[in-house]
Amino acid sequence: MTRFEAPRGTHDILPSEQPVWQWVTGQMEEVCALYGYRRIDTPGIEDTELIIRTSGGGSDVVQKETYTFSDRGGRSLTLRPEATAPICRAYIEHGLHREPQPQKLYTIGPMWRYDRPQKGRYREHWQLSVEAIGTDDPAVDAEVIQLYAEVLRRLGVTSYVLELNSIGDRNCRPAYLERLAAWLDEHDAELDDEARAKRATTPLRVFDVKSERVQKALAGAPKIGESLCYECREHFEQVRRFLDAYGVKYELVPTLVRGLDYYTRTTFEFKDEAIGAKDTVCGGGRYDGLIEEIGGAPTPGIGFGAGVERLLLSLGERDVSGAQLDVYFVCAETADRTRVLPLLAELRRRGLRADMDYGGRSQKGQIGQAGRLGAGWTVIVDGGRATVREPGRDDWTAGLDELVERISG
RNA sequence: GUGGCGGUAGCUCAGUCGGUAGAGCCCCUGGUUGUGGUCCAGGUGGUCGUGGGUUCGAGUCCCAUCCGCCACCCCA
Repeated sequence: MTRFEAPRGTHDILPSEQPVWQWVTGQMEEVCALYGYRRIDTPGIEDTELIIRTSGGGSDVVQKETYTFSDRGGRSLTLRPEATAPICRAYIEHGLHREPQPQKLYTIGPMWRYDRPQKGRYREHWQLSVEAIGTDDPAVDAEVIQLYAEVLRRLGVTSYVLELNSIGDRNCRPAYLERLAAWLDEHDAELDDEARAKRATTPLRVFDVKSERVQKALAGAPKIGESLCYECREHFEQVRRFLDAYGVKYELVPTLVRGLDYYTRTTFEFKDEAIGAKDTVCGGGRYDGLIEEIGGAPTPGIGFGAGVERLLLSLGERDVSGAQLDVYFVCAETADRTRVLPLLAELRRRGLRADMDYGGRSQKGQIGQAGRLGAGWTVIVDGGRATVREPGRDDWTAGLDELVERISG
């Protein structure tokens, strides 16, 4: 019989990992709440068409990374690769545009992408997704970015850089893409195969090629930043002014382009090089055409996805585990457990974490177990009385009937 | 999807030239000890990732496959 393993690229979150996990997601939730973002949870599966329409049929995500299948009713469904499109779908479906705008929403949950796994890249991973829908106020761009910087600050992560760019909108980007295409035609001889391949699929990404020779040539190419329309340029300047006001440090990266088609104007990534090649801990941007694209009224929005596993890598080893137990009962072989069980229940009722041995251990073994669990009180029961040990204090004894009061009172 | 490296106990690893499997930690038991710490002794636990091949004999050599890691592509 072959042993079963978690499917490739997926992982269990073990009890020993839960304290850090809960600390991290708890901080995320707390910050979101403080900033006025409300939690929304959407299904893991979505209509395949929604994902294609929003991420873009030509994007890598849709081309090779989706888990897509037909259900028994013949519907084509896709495991969500990200949460922005599902949240926008819910925004439209449930008429959230009739509630006060902007709608500030967040979710935390698993996402799926059929990628080749490596450190920091999983087929199932958890993301915090934060979305502000219904305004294009640049102050919200700054808020969303500063929100994540605040999460990092709380968790003590300082080894990151924030990259920032604006990639224009439907008014100025098409014109820019034409100018870029014309320039690339003119300078085709100076490009290499990699650059030509990118040019064909994602023209904005030609600036990512590694060849120094090509990079040198590209220095003369038109950049999106110089081609922004007045409104986009103005918007971007405001975003930067507000970030400065928040005291958020960033680097302008004119070639920062994101992988999904729906992005407009502001794009940004938080990166931590120390965690490996997969160094983007958080990535996002504005998506002013997305809601309209999937059947809603023209509605602007901005948001980001932040990977929980990558953030954990960035955190490194950190011990946030405390004692998991308050009271542990050690029963001598002669002890009557029918007298102990009600005490356990009463202590638990009073909010104390109480437990006893179920492993058939010897008395010595049970005392050892109490130590391993970090019990604050170790109650050694023998007959109608008990000896109680507390670290750093002298032992004391009590009758079983007064025990609960002595401990919880 | 492409290329490279690796998989031996729950964990970290050793295993020589191919000769029938080891250590430490963890866990369990007993002893020592004026607290649950220390120390001592013993014990549980492995189809050597899986399947095939070569061989008298494979953890070791060969092939395939699965999983992990690294880089690419791309991304959180």
